[in-house]
Amino acid sequence: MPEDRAEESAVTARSGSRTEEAPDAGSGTAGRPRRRQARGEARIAQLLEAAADVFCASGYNGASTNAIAREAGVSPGTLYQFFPNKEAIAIELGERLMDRWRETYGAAFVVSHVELPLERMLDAVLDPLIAFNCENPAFAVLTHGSEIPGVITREHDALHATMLTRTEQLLRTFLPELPADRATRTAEMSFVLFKAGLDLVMAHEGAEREAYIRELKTVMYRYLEPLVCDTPDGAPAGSTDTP
Amino acid sequence: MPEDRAEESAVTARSGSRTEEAPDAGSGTAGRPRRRQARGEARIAQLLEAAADVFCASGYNGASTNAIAREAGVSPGTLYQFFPNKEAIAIELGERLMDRWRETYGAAFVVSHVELPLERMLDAVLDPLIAFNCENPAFAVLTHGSEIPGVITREHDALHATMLTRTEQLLRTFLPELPADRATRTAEMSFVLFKAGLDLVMAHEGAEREAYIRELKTVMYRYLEPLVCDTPDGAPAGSTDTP
Amino acid sequence: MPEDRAEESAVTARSGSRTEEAPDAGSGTAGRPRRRQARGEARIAQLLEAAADVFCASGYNGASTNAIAREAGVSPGTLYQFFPNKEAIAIELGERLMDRWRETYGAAFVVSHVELPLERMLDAVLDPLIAFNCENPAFAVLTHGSEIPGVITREHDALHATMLTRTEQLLRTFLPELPADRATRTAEMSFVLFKAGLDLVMAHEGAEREAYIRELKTVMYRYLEPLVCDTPDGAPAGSTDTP
Amino acid sequence: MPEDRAEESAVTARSGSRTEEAPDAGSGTAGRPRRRQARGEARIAQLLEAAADVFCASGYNGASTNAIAREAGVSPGTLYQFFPNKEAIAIELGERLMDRWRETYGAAFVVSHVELPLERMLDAVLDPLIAFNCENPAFAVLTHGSEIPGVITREHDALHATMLTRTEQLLRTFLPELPADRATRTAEMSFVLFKAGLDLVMAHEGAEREAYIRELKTVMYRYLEPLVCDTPDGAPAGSTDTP
DNA sequence: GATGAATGAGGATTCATTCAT
DNA sequence: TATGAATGAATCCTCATTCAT
Repeated sequence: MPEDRAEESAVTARSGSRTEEAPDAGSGTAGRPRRRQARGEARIAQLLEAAADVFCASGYNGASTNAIAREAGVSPGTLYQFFPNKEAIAIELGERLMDRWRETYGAAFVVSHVELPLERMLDAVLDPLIAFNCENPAFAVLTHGSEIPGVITREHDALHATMLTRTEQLLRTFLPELPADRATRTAEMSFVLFKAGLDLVMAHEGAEREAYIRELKTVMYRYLEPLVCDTPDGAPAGSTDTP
Repeated sequence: MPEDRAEESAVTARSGSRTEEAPDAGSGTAGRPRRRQARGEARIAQLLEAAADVFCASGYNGASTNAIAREAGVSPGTLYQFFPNKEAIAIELGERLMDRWRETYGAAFVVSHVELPLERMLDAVLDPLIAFNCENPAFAVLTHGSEIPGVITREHDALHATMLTRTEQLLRTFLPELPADRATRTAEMSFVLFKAGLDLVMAHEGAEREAYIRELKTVMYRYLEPLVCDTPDGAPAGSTDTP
Repeated sequence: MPEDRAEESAVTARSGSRTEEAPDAGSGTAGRPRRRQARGEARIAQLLEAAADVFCASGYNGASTNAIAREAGVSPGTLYQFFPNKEAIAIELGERLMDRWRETYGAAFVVSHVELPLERMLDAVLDPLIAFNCENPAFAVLTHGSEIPGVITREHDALHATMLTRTEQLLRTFLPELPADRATRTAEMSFVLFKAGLDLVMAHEGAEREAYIRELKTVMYRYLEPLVCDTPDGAPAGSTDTP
Repeated sequence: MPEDRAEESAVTARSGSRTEEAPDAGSGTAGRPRRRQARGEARIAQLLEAAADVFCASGYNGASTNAIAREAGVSPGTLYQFFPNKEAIAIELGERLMDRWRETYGAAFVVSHVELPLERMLDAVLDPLIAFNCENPAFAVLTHGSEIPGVITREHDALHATMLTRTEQLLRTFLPELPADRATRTAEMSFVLFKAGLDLVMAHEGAEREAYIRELKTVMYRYLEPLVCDTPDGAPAGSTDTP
């Protein structure tokens, strides 16, 4: 039910706004508020889209709220009717991207995939994740940025943790003998490898991009294959893991 | 002779400052100028150290020159006696880090290493690079930052290109049969893998850090081993590279 | 006795300096203080010369004390050993110029001149005044400047008043029938005419300058001639002065 | 239609502001934009008036933008909504004053005046020019100032040249036998005489001012009369011009 | 709800002035 | 005395945020 989500977000977006409490839009009436919210939701989407563009183009600090408002075709005042401050825009944008990322991620990590051979599994898992990132370049900006205020980072860290946990669980499901800390590290490393490769992928276009995608998959394949195969012969791993 | 370098840098740091030219104080005399230069150089080092800290904590835009001066324990005016503007601080800091990085990198990529088995070679190459990055966290900030003024980025790009070229040459020396574009991609991918793993490494301390370092080496090993060994059996690579 | 003047000036220059009283340089000893003062006087002259140049080039506000010190070949600290602040430099420079102007002016307005025919008298009077201004362009800067702090202006106003009074006295000596206010106005107008013409003169060089000097004298001549001649036939003057 | 001019100026004032282009708000609609423009124009006028006051009181360099904003009763940010920088304020103020000066000047130098006797012509020409300057003391500041940024000076120089040319043409029309360089010098000298006298006029009030105005006219009359009359008997001119 | 002018604290930078050497 | 590095208040300007319309 996307509308619920939307309303939730609207509330989130306004949380902490102004100094007064929200009038709470008479919960008795049914028609009007809904329409208002709908309109508001459109505005919010419009603003967040603009914010994504401007964040990509100028980074978080470089993006001025006025520039975002202008990009969205509204006045700065309007922007502040939906977001209490600049940070909230980044947070909400981050959350929405993370929500969509969660969905993408959830769809990619379905159980049916684990039955595929690793190479195919990587295709099945990574392709949608790569596609998502290519379509949402702001995700990387909000996710990497060293300059982004703590809250966003923390929000992202939470999602990151969730994703890590899930990846870790998957790993441990299929490799029960893997020690806990090793699973954590492997999951985490897989993530950063993926992100790093992604940057390279996103920096190129067309056929080159395809080549980098294959290269990224090669990296992941070679990293994970020894774990998945019966013969864990990864040499350094062997030397360091079996003291 | 690192001292010469340092003084040269001091000059660099001041170049462009104010609108007048420096009288250049008769370089024939030894005592006085040296002491002055020494003091100046100490200030510059102190300011750059402070800048590194503040850049790490707040990013380039988030770092105010006043904050840098405060961190260095001097007044804002003093900062501007050594750097004409904020950008120059980042540039000088970047150049110094890149110089040291170049040295580290040069020392790490010595020919004698290629005779080692891959695992040992990775130790020999990666350990100093990792150590450098752990000791100079600002390097990553200045090197990654999307918000950093063009000059630094261009400087860094040049270094990056140099490093890539060298890595590529190494790859092609020992794997002459590797196609040119494949070598480029491999070198590039190795770099981003390394950087990505580095972030993970640097995010941890002590024993954990060691574990992540091992994990990073595992990644690199598994990525590069199939290329180096006689039996290039990396499955996805095989399937995509040999049509 | 220029040395007395100099010492007086040196004192003036320091007057108001720092927060303490001057040590008053043991008046018992004779040799040393004199030498010190002499050295100091040289420094002061050097600094004032530099200040004149910089004021001419950049105006009062545009002239930085550091620039003046640099132009004088000394350090900013040295400058402040002789002048308590920037304004004092302008004041002292102004006073010295005014002193010399007073001399020039005094020499130009000698009684013997009044026996000359007006045209010759104008040559005798204006030529040295013009020469002085051409040789001391800073005089105009300090004398005109709308941006110059009140004190200097007030100092200058005092001199201006003195000069006016003298001019007025001259006028009234030889034109006793001239009403007091008319004499004042005439003196004042003569001054501003002179200054205005001077600007024009100083804006040109060589032969052109000579032509403008003649033009200026023409202005003055035509302005003053009707007063001096027996037949005050200047039409507007006639209509306004003889109701 | 002065209102058009004003709106044009408002655009000029905003041109170059910020880094983005103005959307230019469909000029077809009449109501809304007009009101907005009107408000903006009022602000600009208010700011320029404040700027005129502060420039008069402190000169260009001495006038801080915060002081101008305070004088105008607005915040510094508001000032920068209408002018991209301090210089632009001076430029716009200068342009507006020059525009009005041009009008005043154009109205004063009408052909019909040349038929008047010189004395009456001087009244007809000088009175409006004097009135303008008394009402717009900032004109003199912006016009004289040695410290004012190049653009304004250049603008003013252009106007000055135009005015000189016109004056010169007038002179040569009615005194065709006057040599070209003489006409130039006479025009130029007339100007500086006028300005100089103006300063004196503006330094006084009421009846005194009237007296100084008469004195200024006397100066001009006596300077120009010999040229205009059949009998060019100005003695020094005669002696220097007719060798 | 929407607008956009207004706000004002904050940031980069300058420069008159001081003080340890 | 001379030096020149250091100071820090003041300046120009920006931009996140508010509010009257």
